[in-house]
Amino acid sequence: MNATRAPSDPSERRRDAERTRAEILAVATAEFADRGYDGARVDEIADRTRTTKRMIYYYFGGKRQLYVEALEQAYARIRAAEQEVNVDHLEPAAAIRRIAEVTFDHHEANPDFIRLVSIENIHRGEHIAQLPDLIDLNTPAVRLLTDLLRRGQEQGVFRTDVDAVDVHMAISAFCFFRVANQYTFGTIFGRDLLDPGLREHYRTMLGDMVVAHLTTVG
Amino acid sequence: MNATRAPSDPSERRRDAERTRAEILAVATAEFADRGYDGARVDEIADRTRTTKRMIYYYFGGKRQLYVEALEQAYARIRAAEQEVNVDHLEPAAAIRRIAEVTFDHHEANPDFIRLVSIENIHRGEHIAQLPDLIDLNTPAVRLLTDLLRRGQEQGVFRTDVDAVDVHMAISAFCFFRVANQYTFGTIFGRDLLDPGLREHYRTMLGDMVVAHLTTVG
DNA sequence: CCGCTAATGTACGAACCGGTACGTTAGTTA
DNA sequence: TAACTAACGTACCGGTTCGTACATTAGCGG
Repeated sequence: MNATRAPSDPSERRRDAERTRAEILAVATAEFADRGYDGARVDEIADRTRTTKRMIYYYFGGKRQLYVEALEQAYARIRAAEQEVNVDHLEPAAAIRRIAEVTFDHHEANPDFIRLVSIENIHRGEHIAQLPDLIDLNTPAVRLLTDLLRRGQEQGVFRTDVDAVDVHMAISAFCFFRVANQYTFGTIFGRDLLDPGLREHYRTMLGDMVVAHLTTVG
Repeated sequence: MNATRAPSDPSERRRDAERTRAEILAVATAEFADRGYDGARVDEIADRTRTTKRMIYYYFGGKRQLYVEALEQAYARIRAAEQEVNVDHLEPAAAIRRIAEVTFDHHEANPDFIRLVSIENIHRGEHIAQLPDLIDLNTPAVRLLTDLLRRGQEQGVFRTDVDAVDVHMAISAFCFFRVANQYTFGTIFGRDLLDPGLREHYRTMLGDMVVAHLTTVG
């Protein structure tokens, strides 16, 4: 029947619950990021999978729960990536710049995550609020910045009226906007914020901005 | 029949094409901003109006055209507000700070606009691209910044490797993020970016950041 | 190799929702 | 005041879409 398909495919259509579940979640993430919660179609997700719509309800229960799990997984991945960063060996200013660059790169490399966050905010964060595991006031990124700010402040090179969450916000804002609003911004101002030729410019600009702010007396 | 309604209402249900059209557009703007394009319901818009669904199709043609007009009107209003700003009498640094504050205030006061922009970007700007009137590479905000940057650069107080569009982007990013992502950010980091008690802090921080960046040699 | 259950597939239902056919009324103008 | 048109209302249609009832099969334990 399916002899037309790759016959010696090692992952041939054996039954595999985890695999099926993971595939549905991956496709759903792409679909929700692409069209938003209301724009996404359960049938479309099923069609892009090697299984059927029935399995979505079997494994996830419904469209909403599927979306929530996709959102949760996306956040968990960012969290994991953040944990990789280490700037202990760098001077405060250089370390801040490094963190800004990592955030910059990460946003650019994960547009689907950006889109899911946008979508979730359109829905006023009603789903993320139901995920207590994600509520972590001391995110890896924030912890890193907290230490770093203290180091810089003790050395007398950083201003003292800004905290880690503020700095994280400012960095995220720049990186987020560049990706999330690329379409309207590009249309209105005729500048493609994701033009590879401008990448280094904006990456440097962000570091310059944050460091300039932290090293200037308010 | 409608004697239960305010009997001497001066805007009693006389026929008024412009009024009906404007009312539909206002309700639609709120509904689209509230739920996104796919989440918005034509019936819901009609119900919140003093007229019927039929009139939406009579005046606008369809859901999509209604959304496009709402988006267009929202941009036109921002544009109009930008044109009011005048900073000719201020020193470059103070003028930049003033522009940042105006943008800050405007974003905070117009969350529906922010949400419409987010929604439009989820749809990859496909609708705004069809509105040639909105494509203005020399927006009031950009024109203002262009003059200002030149002034500052001629006086030798501003760096020369940043242009008006970049500065506008940086300012917008900060203001936009604070409003657009208030829900996810607030949930994860436990900080309400729109807390009135933090308003002055963030307003000052934005000005500090932009001025510090412009007045620091790269 | 038998039987039990997890995993999967098919077909369909019911509500929703954008859009429209058709009829009606208000206000204007000759 | 008759006739005409812009403005408005009602009722409904047809496709879409989330969800489910029901049937089936693979693979494992005994």
